[in-house]
Amino acid sequence: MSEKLRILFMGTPDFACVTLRALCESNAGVVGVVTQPDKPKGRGYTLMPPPVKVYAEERGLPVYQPTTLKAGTEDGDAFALTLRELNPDLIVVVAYGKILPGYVLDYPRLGCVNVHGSLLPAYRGAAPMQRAIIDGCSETGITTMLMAAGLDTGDMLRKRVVPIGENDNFEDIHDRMAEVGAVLLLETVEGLVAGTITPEPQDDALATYAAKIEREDCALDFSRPAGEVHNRIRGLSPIPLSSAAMPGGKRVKILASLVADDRTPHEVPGEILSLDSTGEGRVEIACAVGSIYALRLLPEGKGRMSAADFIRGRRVAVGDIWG
RNA sequence: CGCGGGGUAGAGCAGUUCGGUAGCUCGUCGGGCUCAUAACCCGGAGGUCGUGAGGUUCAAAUCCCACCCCCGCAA
Repeated sequence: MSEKLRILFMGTPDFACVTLRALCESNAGVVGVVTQPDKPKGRGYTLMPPPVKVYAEERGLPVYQPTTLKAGTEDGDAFALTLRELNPDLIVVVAYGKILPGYVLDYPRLGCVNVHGSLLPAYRGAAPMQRAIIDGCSETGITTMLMAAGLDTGDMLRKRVVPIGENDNFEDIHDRMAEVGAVLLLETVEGLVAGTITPEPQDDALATYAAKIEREDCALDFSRPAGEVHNRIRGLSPIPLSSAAMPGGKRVKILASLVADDRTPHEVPGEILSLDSTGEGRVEIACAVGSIYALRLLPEGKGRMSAADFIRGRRVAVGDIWG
């Protein structure tokens, strides 16, 4: 990579961390890291630093955590000053979590490059990977782009396809995409510096949006075809996980599933059709069309367990109705 | 001091309300039946009931106190 390029990195979760690491290990000139402020997380609301901050500190990089970037605010103006001091040639943004105001977008000589988890212009927005899996796509990918004012509307720089297997879950795709994203970003920066990339505008007419995952997205609806139920389960696993209500009102989350049958119609969606406690076990749940096997579950208030253990604990009987 | 569930045999659980023989579904080991089996039958091993030489009691998994650890929700 180039000699003295000054790069400012902006990102927050593990996904971003992978790219930051690649950048650092390529000896690029990362002059600073901007990430979200520490937030109270988990039981007891312990203040937790974002993964990117943890890594940046290990690396000895200066870390900035403004609460807002908006001009006119205390933090925003302080950041504007910081930006001038750091004087980056390029800003790399990966899952940062805040909108970048115009003065930031316009600052770097080479622009702001974003790593996005979809093949743009499809799945613009917050949860492209989860939505692609939930929609049953057989492939998705990473796009690097030159950031513009709109939501993921910038000109595209590089793209790489990542296949989605029938039973891949969010974690599988997330990890694979994070690696691809890191590699693609490095290539993008290299090309940008060398001037060998021609930015390609997105066709807005083809744009689709991947809305943030909300609570309602996590409720399983067995009155859908088995394939759709399965896609939702894996698209939301292992975080935040989809769930169903059991008789008695308690909920179960389903971590992993398989499509058992995809054509037989069922009168009572959500009915438990069969239980098998041999091996890892499986719980067969009727969908409107077809059925699925739940393989790993998480009862409310308990830990994650195999279907076999779930059955041994007498938590379910054939004929129960989930929903 | 965000809300809540839990710690009992290798696993998942019941038993705690109202103290009184340590139980269930599996796994495991041995034997049997069978052409055969993840099926069935018989038998065995395996538990400091999270910790505290705590408290109450004739007696504590169960009631009281303190502490440790795990998990779900919410963010």
